[in-house]
Parts: sequence; C-alpha cells; structure tokens
Amino acid sequence: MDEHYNPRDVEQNARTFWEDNNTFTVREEPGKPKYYCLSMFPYPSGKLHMGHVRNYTIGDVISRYQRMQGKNVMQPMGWDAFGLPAENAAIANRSAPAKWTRANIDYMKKQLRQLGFGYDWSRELATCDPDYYRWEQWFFTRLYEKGLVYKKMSTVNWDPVDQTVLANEQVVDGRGWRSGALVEQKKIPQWFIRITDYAEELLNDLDQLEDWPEQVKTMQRNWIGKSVGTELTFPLKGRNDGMTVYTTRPDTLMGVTYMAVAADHPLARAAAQEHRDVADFVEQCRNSKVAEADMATMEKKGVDTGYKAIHPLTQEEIPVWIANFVLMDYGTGALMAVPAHDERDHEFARKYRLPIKQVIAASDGRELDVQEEAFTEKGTLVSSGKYSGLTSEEAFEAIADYLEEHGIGKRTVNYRLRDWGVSRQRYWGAPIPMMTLEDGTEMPVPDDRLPVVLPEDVEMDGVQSPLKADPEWAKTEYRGQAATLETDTFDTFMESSWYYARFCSPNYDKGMLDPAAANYWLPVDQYIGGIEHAILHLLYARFFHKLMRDVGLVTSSEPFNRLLCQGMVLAETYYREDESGKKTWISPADVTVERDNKGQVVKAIYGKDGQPVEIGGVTKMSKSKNNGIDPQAIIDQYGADTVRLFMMFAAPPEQSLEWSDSGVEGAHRFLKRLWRIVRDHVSGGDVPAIDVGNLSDTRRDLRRKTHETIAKVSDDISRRLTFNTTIAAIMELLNEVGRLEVSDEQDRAVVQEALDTAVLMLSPIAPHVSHQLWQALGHDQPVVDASWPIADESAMVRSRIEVVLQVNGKVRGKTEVPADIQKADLEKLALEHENVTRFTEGKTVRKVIVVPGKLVNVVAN
RNA sequence: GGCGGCGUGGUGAAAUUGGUAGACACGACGGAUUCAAAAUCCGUUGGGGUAAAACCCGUGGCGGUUCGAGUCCGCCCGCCGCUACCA
Repeated sequence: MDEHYNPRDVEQNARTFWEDNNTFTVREEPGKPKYYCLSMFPYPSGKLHMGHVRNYTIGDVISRYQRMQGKNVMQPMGWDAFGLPAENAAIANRSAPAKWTRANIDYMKKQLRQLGFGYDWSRELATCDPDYYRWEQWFFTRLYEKGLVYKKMSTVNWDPVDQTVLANEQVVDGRGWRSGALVEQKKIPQWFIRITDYAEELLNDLDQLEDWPEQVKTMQRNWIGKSVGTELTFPLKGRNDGMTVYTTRPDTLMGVTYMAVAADHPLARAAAQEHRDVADFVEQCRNSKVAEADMATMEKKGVDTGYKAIHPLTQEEIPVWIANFVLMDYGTGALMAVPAHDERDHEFARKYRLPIKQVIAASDGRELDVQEEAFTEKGTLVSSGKYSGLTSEEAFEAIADYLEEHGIGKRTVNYRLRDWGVSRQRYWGAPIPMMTLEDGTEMPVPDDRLPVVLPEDVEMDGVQSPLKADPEWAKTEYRGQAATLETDTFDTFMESSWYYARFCSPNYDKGMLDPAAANYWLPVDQYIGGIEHAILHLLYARFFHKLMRDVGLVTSSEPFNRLLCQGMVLAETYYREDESGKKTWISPADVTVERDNKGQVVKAIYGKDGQPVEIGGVTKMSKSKNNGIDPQAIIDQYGADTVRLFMMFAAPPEQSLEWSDSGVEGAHRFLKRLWRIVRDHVSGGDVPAIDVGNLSDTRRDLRRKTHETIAKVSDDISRRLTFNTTIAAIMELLNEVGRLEVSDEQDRAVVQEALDTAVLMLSPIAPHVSHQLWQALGHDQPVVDASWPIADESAMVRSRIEVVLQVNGKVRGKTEVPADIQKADLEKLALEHENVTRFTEGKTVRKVIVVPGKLVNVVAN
C-alpha cells in the first residue's frame, strides 16, 4: 500500500477494474430483486456542470448501495440530444447540429466515466439516433389511429428569437422560457396530443405516488387544475342566441349583477361591429394581452356591450360587459359576475359602479359588508328566493338540478390543463411522421417507411429550418399519388417522455419496447432530477406511460415509484461596477477572500490585479453571474472521490448546496486521513478474530460505535436519503478509532472491524478509494460486490446509560445509571440528586415525569 | 395576489416520534513538529458570566398549547421557489 493517497492512480485502477470486468452490465434475472435507478439524462451542451455532478452522484450512491443490498441494479445513461442549442451552435460555427452534438456526447461521456459512475454503458442511447426516434414516430402514428392526435389551426405563442412555437406552459410572464423574448401571437397549423383525455387519471393517480415529494404532487395538481361547476346559458334580449358561462359557484346565481366576456368572445366581436368604443377596447385588449409583463398590477378594464342577458331564474335584465380579465381559453370565455362573492368581480363592479348584491351570509352569523369587500367563502344563502336558508353545498346541488331539469345548464368538470402541442418549426428534432397527399388528405407515414430520417449533413443559415429550405426533402408519394412530408419536428419533451422505458431494451429492433424487459425493470424504483422538471417533464412522462400501457407495451400505470428532486448548486458572486453602473462579474475561481479574526469575510481580492472586488451574494451557478465552477478543474486537482464526497456532505440532497473551496479541501483531507489510518493499521499485519465474549470496556465501546453507525447509516442512505449525515456518522466512527489506544491484537481486531465497516459504507460515495482500501484491508472480493454490513443488535446493548435530570424543564444535571433501572428507582435517584435538590428546595414537588432511557423532569413550585 | 418551502454559531449544517440545541465539518485562534514553510497532529471555539464552576441568555419577532417547543398552533417580519386574474 502506497505511503500517500494518490487519487489519480487509485481512481484509474478502480475504473480499469470495473471496465475490464463489465461490473455494471446487467440483464434481466427473474427471481432476483431488481432495482432500476435513473438520473435524468443530460442535454449534451458541451461539458458537465456542477448540477449534473450532484444529480449523478446521488444516483450512483443509491445504485451502489442497492447493489450491496443484493439487488440486480440497472443504472443507465443516455443523451437528450435534440434541441435548440445545437442549432445555435451550428449557426455560430457554420457546422451541423449533429456533429456538434456527437462531439459533446463524446466529451461528456469521458467526464462521466472519470467520475466513476456505475452506468451500464451497453444501454447508452441518444435521442437523435434514428433507432430511437423511429419508435417515437411509430408510437405517434398509433396515437393518431386511436384518435389521440389532432391538428388544429390555433393562435399559438411565437417566439421571434428562437423562431419557434412555444406551448402555453413554456411561456413565462409573456416571454419565451428559454430566449426570454416577448412572445407574439400567430396562427399556425399544429399537431396536438389529447393529454386532457387523461387529465382525470393523471390527477387521481398522484395519490398512489407515496414516495414522491408532496410539493411536486401539489404542483401537478394545481397544474391540472380540476374544478367542478356548472355550465349554464343566459338568453340574450333581442337575439336568438344566448351566452353560456361556466361557474364553480352556482349557489351564487341569485347574486349575478352583470356578465363579462373575453375580448375574443363572439359576443364581443358582434358588439364591436356596432359600437366604435367597443371596437377600440377590443383592439386594445388584443395588443396588450401578451405584451403586458406584470399582469398582477394590471388594471381591470371593461366596456359595456349594450347587450342584455336574461337571468334564468328571475328574468331580470343583466348588462353584458367585455372585461380584460376574462380568458377566452378557459371555460367558455364568458362568466357570470357575482361581485358580492368574488374578488375580481368586486373590483370591477366598484370601478364601473355596478350593483353588488349579497346572496351568501357567513355561517357563523358575523356581519358582512359586501359593498366594501367580497365575501368569497361558502356560507348560507340569503335573498335567494326559495333557495334562501340552504347552505352553499345544498344550494349548489339544488340549483344545478333545477338548471339541468329545465335544460338551461349542466354540471361540468373543467381543467386548467390544455392539450399538448407537439409541433415545432425547428430542424434539430424528430420529424413528425405525417404526410399530406395531393388531394389534401392527411395521413400518418406507414410503418414500413419509418423512420422518417432527419438529414444530418446540413448547413444552418439561422433563418429557416433545412427541412423547410430544401423543397426536395418533403417530396414523397403514396400509392402513385404525390405527397409531402410534414416538415415540423417534435417538441423535445416527446423524447424525454419515454427514454426511461427504452433503457430496458435499448437495442430492441422489433418494437418500441421489449415487453419482457420493460415489465421486468419498470417502473423505475428511484428517479432523481432537478425540481425544475416538477411539472412539465414529469407530467408528460406519466402521460406517456399511461399511453404505452393502453397500447399494450407496459403493464404498470406509473413510471416512477420514488422521486427525489435535488436542490440547486450555488456559489458566491463577485463583481465590479463602472461609473455607468454596469456590473462586470468576476469568477470565484479568480478571487481570494480575507477574513477577520472571528472568521468573518471582510474583503475579496481579485487575483489578477490584487485589488478588491464587491461581494454580490450567493446565487445559482450561472453564466450571467460568471460564478460557475468547472467540475473538471476540481476533479483534476483533487480527484473524483473528493468531489463526490463534498457534494454529498455539504447539504442534504433536496436542499440547495453552496460551493465552498475550503469545504472541498476538507473532504479531501478526510480521505487522506482515512488512507493514513488504514495504512497504519494494515502495516501491523494480520489480525485475529474478535473475542466477542471477552472484550474490555474500551473495545466494547468501539465495537458498539461501529454497529450503531451501521444502523444509522443504513437508515440514512435507504430511507432518509440524507447522505450528509451518513458521512458525518462515518467521520465520527473514524474519530473514535483514532481515540482508541492500540496495545494488543484484540484492539487491532475491533479496529479492523471498524475500518472494514467504514470503508464498506463509504464505498457508494467514494468508490475508487474504497476499492483500494478494501483490498488493503485484506479482502479478495471487490468492495463493489461486497454485502452491506448488518448491525449486530447484541453489540449495541449498553449496560449503563446517561439520563438527563431536569427541574421544570431545565437541565440541572446528568447521571449514569444501569440501563435496566426501574422507573421508581430512577425517580428516587433524581429527587436525591444534589443539583436537583438545589432547585426544588423550598418548593413542593408536583409531578415527576420519566422518559425511559432518556430523562427525568421534576415539576416543582 | 395565490400555493409551497425555509429562517438555528463567524460559515455549511445536525437534532428522525414534542425530550440534553449546535453532532459532523469549514473557518478562526492557540500549541506541537519544522532552520522556516507547506503538510500533519493536539487543544479552544454560540453570547454573557466565573480563577474555575455554578448560573443567566440564546433556534427571525410576538403570543399560545405543554411538565417540557428549533420541532405543534396563531399573528407578524424576512428570504427562496413555483404560479399568475382559471370564473
């Protein structure tokens, strides 16, 4: 064993061993419990960033732990290879997106290997490979046949920078979620998948996902946005048609004082034909709709159409307004306004002096002034004719019944979720396998012509997709009839919605999935990825899984049993400001900090000129703040194990993690120390077996610590997924080893057990150094195949324990007592304790609370 | 505005079921080793208080429940994330 820890050699050796032995190549083994551990695959942007390193380290730790539990562990890796950055890079470099992408994949794969992740590389896939997207195209045509795909002309979000259509979900504050450009409105024919057909199931099945963070499930529920209400039609005075509205509060029907429609609503257009001011207002709404960045402060505005609706119960005439807060896309694009019981309606009514009529009273009878403030809770109906006195719930049913009986309305369920638009006007994506015949018929590309291959040898001009620029590409024929292929490509969320399933049979060429393999491995046991995918990716993947089930490819209904969302990686920022207030961000790698003698940072110095810089606070690593730390530099300096160890130690996985150079050094120091302790120990030669029945107190103490650590670490790593406390516990164990004065062979025997245990438990986190140390400790079997240690209950038994003595809840002393002490004896002992009597003197003891094995609290006053 | 999360030493954090607040690290300070430094090892390290103890204060703030609250409840302040008028 080498004198010093040399990560470069140690890590190279371990990697060579794993590669030579195909350690991580797995196949289905019926009868052996499987464990499918998946980390979200990366977009091959060029090189790994710290977020990847964190994500993949968590996945690898879990995988290696499960392997040591005897599971048949599959941990695959691949590439989410389609997407816009490749096009942008290709334009900048005057090369092809495919070439750029494949070069990035090669480099990042090398980095992943260097980090020692135990992937089954034989399963590697890239979504830009025709063998992959071929089956996506095949699947899409199945969905088309099932009527789950349709095309519609619709107003879509047009991103003028990316030259692409964005889904509603991809528009953030009226801007493209990637480019940040203001989104424009444009009408384009688009392909849609009917995710709304599955809205109910996607919502209900969330309840089965016990091991998903509650936060993510809540976000998905809100996104699906189910509401139960009533649709009802108000006749319009002097017109043949009526206006249909959707309400979740039919119990407030008697409080309607005006109606409101969206500016795009047919009624608004009709009114615009008749009145100049209405036309102006409609035009104004259309232009301001998406350009308005801060909708929260947007003033509610409206205009009276002049139309009158007839209240279906009272036959009263109600004015119809156009209001800028009514959305055409939700419900029917029109609503019945009940200003007394809805905040938006209230604000609007006050502004335009429309009447406010109370019809709900608070259930607890408290006085309300609905002229001042809307009362939005449910309660008891008042001023509602025959419905007065009913509760909101009763009135909901009674009024809905009435409307249905009289053919005025019906109960309706509404979702906020919209269908999934999958067309993109980009080049670098999977071609949508549809074609249009000369006679205008649209049909899917037949199976035997799939895949529709994306040409890779192209030149990007930055304006038009090469698919659209080349008039020849789309030309085809069908049964003698000329036809043209669709030149749009799929949303890249399509590829990432099923890759987890393809990993089960990545090279299968007889179908999308090999059902035997898919049903052996699926569902994924543990999925790990960033919280930013909490809604979109995870919802689409869940949707795809149900679609695949309904096509007969898988038997399960949900793809991911357990989900872990890791937090962001943050770093300090530094900057300088010039006279104009422009900030120049300086990389933390070029800055050194000075501290006062309390350890407080007082100054930051730029290494290149020795002058101070401003400290800008800790934020997510990003290009814009120039605070990204390149993992490669850290790996080169300290080795992969140090990086992995630091990442797992600095914070629990769900929390954000702050990068710290000194923390990295600390992690490295720990590994060096471990190396030295093992080296010193093994230099003493072989050790005898532990004479368990005949241990001195100090040896028994160390042995107890060893087994307590096993118990704690096993729980932390499997149930709690708190790797930071795992590492802390192993450090404690080693500190304990260091404290034991080794004087004879039995001392060495308990030290051997402690070190064996420490190395085993550290091996999922720092696998390279553990590989070597395990050998050095005298084991022939590689640590990666070793069994996880099992805590020996008998070694954890204590004969004496320390209990805390409290008076009125304050700690007044501690005392060591036999572990099996009787409650009465312990109570007596406590009351006689010197420091306890000091505080009970002159008082009456009212009560004594004994928590067995923990504490005694004497209550006295 | 809504929903969710968080707030603990100089710093990252721990405290798992309401039961010893600050484990484990980082940093800082002191010491050993060294010609010197790096590396390494040992010690101290929430604040006040003391010769040392005792003791007092302390988990964003105020209140409450409890024998006992970082943990539960209410209100308030601050930070972060998601979401954006969903009838």
